[in-house]
Amino acid sequence: MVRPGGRSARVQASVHTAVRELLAEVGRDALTVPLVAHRAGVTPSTVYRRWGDLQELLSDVAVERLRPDTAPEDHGDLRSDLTAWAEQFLDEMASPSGRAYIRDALLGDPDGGNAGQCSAYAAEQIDAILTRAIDRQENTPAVETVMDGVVAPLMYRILFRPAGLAPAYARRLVAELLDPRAGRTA
Amino acid sequence: MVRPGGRSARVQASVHTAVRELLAEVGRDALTVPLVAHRAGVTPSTVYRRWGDLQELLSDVAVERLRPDTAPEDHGDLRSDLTAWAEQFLDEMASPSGRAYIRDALLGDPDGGNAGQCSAYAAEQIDAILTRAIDRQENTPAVETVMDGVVAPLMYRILFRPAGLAPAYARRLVAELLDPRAGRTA
DNA sequence: GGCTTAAAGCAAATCCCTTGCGTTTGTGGA
DNA sequence: TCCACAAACGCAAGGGATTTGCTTTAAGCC
Repeated sequence: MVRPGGRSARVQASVHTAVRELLAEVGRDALTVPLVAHRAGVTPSTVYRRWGDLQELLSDVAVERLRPDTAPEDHGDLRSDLTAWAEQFLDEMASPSGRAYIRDALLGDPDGGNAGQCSAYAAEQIDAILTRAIDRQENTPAVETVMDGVVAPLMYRILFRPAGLAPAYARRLVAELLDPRAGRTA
Repeated sequence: MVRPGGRSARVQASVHTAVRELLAEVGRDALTVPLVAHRAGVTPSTVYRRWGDLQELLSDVAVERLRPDTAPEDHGDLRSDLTAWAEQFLDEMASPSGRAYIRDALLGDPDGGNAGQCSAYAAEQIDAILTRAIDRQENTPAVETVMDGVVAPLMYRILFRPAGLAPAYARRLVAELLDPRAGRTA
């Protein structure tokens, strides 16, 4: 049990910042628990007891890092909002560090709790955009439809085929979602 | 450089089988490089020099394990073929061991070469199905369309929201791919 | 068959991870 | 306010994993 205030909170904060600083300074490969602990002014055993593992610690930090810190911008209509959001999402997530954070988040717990949190972040952002569209009386898809049609393909490419991902791909996914037509034939 | 035949190949094979056997016997958590090396009749330093890391070794094994060993079944028409393939894909990949293999494959190399291989396997299977459909004069989508509309959403759910994944989801994705219509509204 | 070199074996040194035990520090009750 | 309890941390030792220089083996090539 992590006590809300006092020493526990201080330790958690200093360890998290130590991880972020060292990730930038020495890179992921050179990162070790003793290194993080020393930078945080803590003993390694403390880190091992609280997080159990370097991977879980990294997963923890990654989830915090992937939390969007701002509401999606309002561009006046659904298509513009979704397109802008998808392009920014792709831009942030497809970078080497973005991919590293995603992979770390995926690894934390085997049942995918941390990864589920990241998915929930994206769903929240989408939901905010769709709610605005409904308020504007626009024809609006469901959140799940956007997740399937835009977020999932973007994430799939980011994780499995990161080479040659252009913002145009995000735009195209949004366009095909909003303008349904017969599937492109081979 | 891995020499094609002879001792190198023997070492690679025995290490791979040792990993698969021990994964089944002791589980992933108890798996260590010295353990694998001993089972394979090899010294740990050999494993470290060839693979560098337990994670890369697991990624290597995972890619081999995820390679489909058979062509997709022929059910007579595109919809049946795609539905059957998607259901089987979901069934295999969503299991705990399937998810573990996918995650291992994702972790191997930071630039995603191993993960790209897995994606290529899926694309090959899809392509075989679509080629048959074209031969039958059916109206056939492009491989990329199927990857975006079926494979990516399935993989996204498997990785980020593994709870409550039913075969019906795979069926629905195929149906929506083949019967385009206005997006479900919220 | 002998030569060259990539790859594996060996062993020692280092470092990481684990764990038992004592100490510190929040938290809740008298 | 003070006291008692429990959670979390520090310390230190032990076991095991990882690294590395050197030697030895065996494919591949004349």
